[in-house]
Amino acid sequence: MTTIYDVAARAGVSPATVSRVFNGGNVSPEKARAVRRAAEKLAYTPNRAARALRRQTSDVIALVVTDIENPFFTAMARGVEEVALAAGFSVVLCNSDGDLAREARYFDIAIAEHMAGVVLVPAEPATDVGRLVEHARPVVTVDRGLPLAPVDSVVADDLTGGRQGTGALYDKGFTRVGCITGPRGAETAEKRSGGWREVFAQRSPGSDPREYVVHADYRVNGGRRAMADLLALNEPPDAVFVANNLMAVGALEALHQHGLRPPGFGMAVVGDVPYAPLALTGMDVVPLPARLIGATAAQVLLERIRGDSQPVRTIVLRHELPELENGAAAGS
Amino acid sequence: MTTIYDVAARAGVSPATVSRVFNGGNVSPEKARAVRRAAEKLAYTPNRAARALRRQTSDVIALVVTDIENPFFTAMARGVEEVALAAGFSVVLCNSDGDLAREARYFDIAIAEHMAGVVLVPAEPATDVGRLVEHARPVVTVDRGLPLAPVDSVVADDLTGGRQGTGALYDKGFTRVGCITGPRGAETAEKRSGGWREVFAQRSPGSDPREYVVHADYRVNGGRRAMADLLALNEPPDAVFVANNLMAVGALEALHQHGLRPPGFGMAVVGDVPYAPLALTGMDVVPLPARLIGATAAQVLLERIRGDSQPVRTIVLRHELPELENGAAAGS
DNA sequence: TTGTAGGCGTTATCAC
DNA sequence: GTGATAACGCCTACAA
Repeated sequence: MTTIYDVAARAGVSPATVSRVFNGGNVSPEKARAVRRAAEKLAYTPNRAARALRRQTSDVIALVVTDIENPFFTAMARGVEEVALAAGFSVVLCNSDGDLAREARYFDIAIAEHMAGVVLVPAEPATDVGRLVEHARPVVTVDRGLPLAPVDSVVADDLTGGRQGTGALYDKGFTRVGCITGPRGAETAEKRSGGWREVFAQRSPGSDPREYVVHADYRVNGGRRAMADLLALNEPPDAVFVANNLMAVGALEALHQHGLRPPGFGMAVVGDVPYAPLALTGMDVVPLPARLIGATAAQVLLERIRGDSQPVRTIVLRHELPELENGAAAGS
Repeated sequence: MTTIYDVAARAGVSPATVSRVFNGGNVSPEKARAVRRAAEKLAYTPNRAARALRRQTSDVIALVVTDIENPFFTAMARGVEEVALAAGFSVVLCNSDGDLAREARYFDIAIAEHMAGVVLVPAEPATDVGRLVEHARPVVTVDRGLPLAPVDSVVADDLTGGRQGTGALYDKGFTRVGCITGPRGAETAEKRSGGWREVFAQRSPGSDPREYVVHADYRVNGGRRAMADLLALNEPPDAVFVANNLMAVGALEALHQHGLRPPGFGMAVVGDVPYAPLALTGMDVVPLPARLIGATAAQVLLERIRGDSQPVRTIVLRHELPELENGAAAGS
């Protein structure tokens, strides 16, 4: 391990001078050059553990997601990266897998490694960011909020998304649009199905919404089972609104088994299903601005890291893709 | 920030004793209990920066991939996680995006944060792990090797995969199987197309292989263009072997535009195309054992971290899914 | 502009 | 078994 002392010795200066060269202090050009040359020769890398210990903060931010295999979250990660890297921060991705214990463990790491902040997809509404907050680590949640915690969040306009997706199907002439949504209590699931319910009540007034909505787990298999359930109804729907990308894949499979497929059987889904363009033929997609959500969250986080102390806010992004600049904000 | 001193004071012992409680030293049961209670009450988390500084190592391992949005790599990440978490390590995912500079930056972080080791998908054959090696950080490459570097690697049997995929198409009765492979010089691309070439030469003896293989960039758009090129030949192929999942998606799109699709037009692909089950109808998949590759790499890395100093080795995994235990090893 | 020195929170080496 | 104490490598007053 070559240290600041080695560099100092080789450059004929004091360790303090070396430190100043790397942190922008006042150093004469000649000495600065000598230091840089020495550092180069010795392949010196500042020891971040020491630096973090001393400075009580690092330039790494953590992105904690609930499912690293969900393309929505990886797309979001790209957005976070773009902004963070441009600002000189590095991003590390942590997979909580929706598990509170694993999530908490990553929080501990973030604290103990003095990470600068956390962009978080909460594993559950019960997610506890108290430790993070106590340690003054900025947190921004994405995709869903944490209403009880004093942290910013960036979410999509899920209610409108639900309305749009459902409305599009009715507008195409389908007469009874079912709904496959996420777990009870999950914010995005409630909002998206809420949008569906409004439209359903209006367009299928004779039917009971409770019969035509089924909750699943936001995963492929859940979507398959849910679709099968809908098809087994006495009066099955002729179209379905699906609240996330993975469940849509499962639903397609289930339809397929019954010899059905879009566009004959209507389907609208919230969020892109990447890498499945053909499967999407005939499907309506309410695009989730995944990258934008990530980028916006990173921007907010960076502001907080830099000391911004505005009141906590929730930023709601439209499903249409606006320019990064307009990120419309709604009070919370 | 609550420190070991705070805990010590509250428990009425010395800081050294507190440290011993957390690191398995000899401490009397009563004092140990007192320490634990105090730590609990104070919500004490060991400061990892300090610990890493002192111990010169941490229990975090980095997984550096070239494309965080490629499901193959995220599936691999799951394998790495499973093994690492079970051994008490945490995993952070870093996205090099195939860029040498970004990759190098993450190496620096790994070194400077004293991470225990790195599982790496090399951005290029030119990837330089010298710094990592100098600093005695174990490295295991996955998916592709780094022949010039003294590091272990875990790869799939790509040559066989190429043969299998291609052979399956001929066996189905197709008569001229084209090939869409990855960038020139990329190990997996060369091997997979090498397997194709063998079979092609044998089964389509009249045709020039050079006409029927096209190199692309392992991405969706590249696959689309490549497929279009193949279809534009004077004597276009009636089937295609595609060297990775993303390009297969692009190829499907291109076929679609020409009114073609599997199984009418033959297609075999190396690696699953998750979330696209319907699009796969009629495709042959040579499954890449993504998770297993990750898990095996993590195991090897852990051994190295624990001081194993066996000669460097390359582990080649079959495309069939063997039990984790048999991870067949081939000398390197 | 430059150098000296103290401390960030831990762990490990000593004595006791 | 337990407690001082000296590093680990860096940054930043403070002095010069």
